Amino acid sequence: MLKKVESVSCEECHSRNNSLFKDLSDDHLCTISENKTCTKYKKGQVIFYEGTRPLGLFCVNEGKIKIYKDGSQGKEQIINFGKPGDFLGYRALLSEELYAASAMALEDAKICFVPKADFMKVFLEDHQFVKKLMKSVCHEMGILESKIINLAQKSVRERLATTLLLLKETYSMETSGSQMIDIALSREDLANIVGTATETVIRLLAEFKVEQLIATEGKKIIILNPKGLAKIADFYG
Amino acid sequence: MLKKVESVSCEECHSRNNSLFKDLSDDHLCTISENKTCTKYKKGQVIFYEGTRPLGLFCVNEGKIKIYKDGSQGKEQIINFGKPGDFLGYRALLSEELYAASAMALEDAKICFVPKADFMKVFLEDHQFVKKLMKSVCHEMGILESKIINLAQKSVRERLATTLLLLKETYSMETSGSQMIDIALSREDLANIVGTATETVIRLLAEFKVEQLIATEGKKIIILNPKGLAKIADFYG
DNA sequence: CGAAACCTTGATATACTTCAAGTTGAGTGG
DNA sequence: CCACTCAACTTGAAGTATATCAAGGTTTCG
Repeated sequence: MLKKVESVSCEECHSRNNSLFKDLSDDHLCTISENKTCTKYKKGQVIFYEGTRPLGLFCVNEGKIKIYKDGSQGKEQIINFGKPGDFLGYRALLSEELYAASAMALEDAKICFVPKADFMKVFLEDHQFVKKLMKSVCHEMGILESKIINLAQKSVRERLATTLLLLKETYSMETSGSQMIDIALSREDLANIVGTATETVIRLLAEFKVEQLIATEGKKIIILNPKGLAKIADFYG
Repeated sequence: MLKKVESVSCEECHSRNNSLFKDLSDDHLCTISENKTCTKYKKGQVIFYEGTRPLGLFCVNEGKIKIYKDGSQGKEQIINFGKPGDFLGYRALLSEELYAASAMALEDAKICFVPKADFMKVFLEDHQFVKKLMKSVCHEMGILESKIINLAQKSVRERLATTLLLLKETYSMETSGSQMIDIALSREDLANIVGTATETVIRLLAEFKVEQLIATEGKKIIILNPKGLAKIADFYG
């Protein structure tokens, strides 16, 4: 099922500049590079499952990933996205717990796997790396806290607007002036980010279209009026 | 306004066993202990404000603290609670950002303040401490993720039940067999945890009373039937 | 080309919010 | 210590955003 591919070396990895491995010493980089494996995932393939034990760190080389949890009624909740350069699954690795979420490729992806031992070696020896990692983790926590406020206090309409803007930030692609959200999300996925029903997402998107805030091309969404959306989203206004 | 008190030394601090400072070397403990200050806060006093710069770490010696953010319409959202032994504000300190939330004493409290420099000294020198801290932070992140699912997928009724059970875990007090939630929370506070209107909390609590799940004594809530509440909360069922 | 998954629209139901008014309780100053 | 005041709590009634159920249309993919 999984297709191992010839490892891209970390030294040559173009995604490394966006990654926490950016400023690693040659020595440590070599440790990682020599011991990691590199795997191709097809769209829809799961990279790791909630409830299983983490054996190492995943590092996205190519592709777009969703991180999600299964809620009580079998309805999934999308918590986060991964893009090239991002670490996946480090949280469970460092808290020494089971994965609290699953990760799935939203499109064909290439992902490197660094065994726990090698990652921990760097963790123990490179103090700058730990500091950066800690900084990043704490920053992530702040983002999660904002998500909590959004969910607790905003209407679905507001949350959908917020989500569209956030997706634009992460996955935007210039299209003759306006910004297309370049990610293969089903309406159901969108609903699972916002925390609502699929039908509601569809209805609200239709409203946004009438209001000239967005346009759609098939499943792809184009942001026409970000300021208008921001007003609806009520960004900390 | 703030009342500095003679510092409790960390060496003698009874809350330290619940804290991340538990296994610090004598040397480092001494550094912290000598440089920290200790302050008394009255009920309702703010310990730090959202949007300000963190200058050090707060460590709760006595009392109960709420951590909250102000949402867009002036409605606050309670994100977390602090109890003796807990660190406050380390997230912003480590991510080198402004405080993303405020902290307020829910009852009279005694809180120590460790200047950033001394905390960072320990952070840089004690590898075991960093590992424990990282573990703790990553664990906290998992909790936040669960909160996101709860907010996104559960009804207010389910969330209230969940919240009551979580509060029981954190602040329970045995009262002739049943468990009282021993914390001075207004109905509005409760609403600001659950993410709903005050009136809704009141109505749902009334329902829970009829269903013999809880009892109230003034503002205090007594959990009569935790299993019944868990069934409503639908803990990952 | 056919089946399955996904998208869309409509009708109905309801959990929750909001507004309004009355009651209780807690804290303060005389 | 009592009375006064303001905040917190409570109940009711009306409105609404969103969920749910149902059915038809469209894309995707083997």
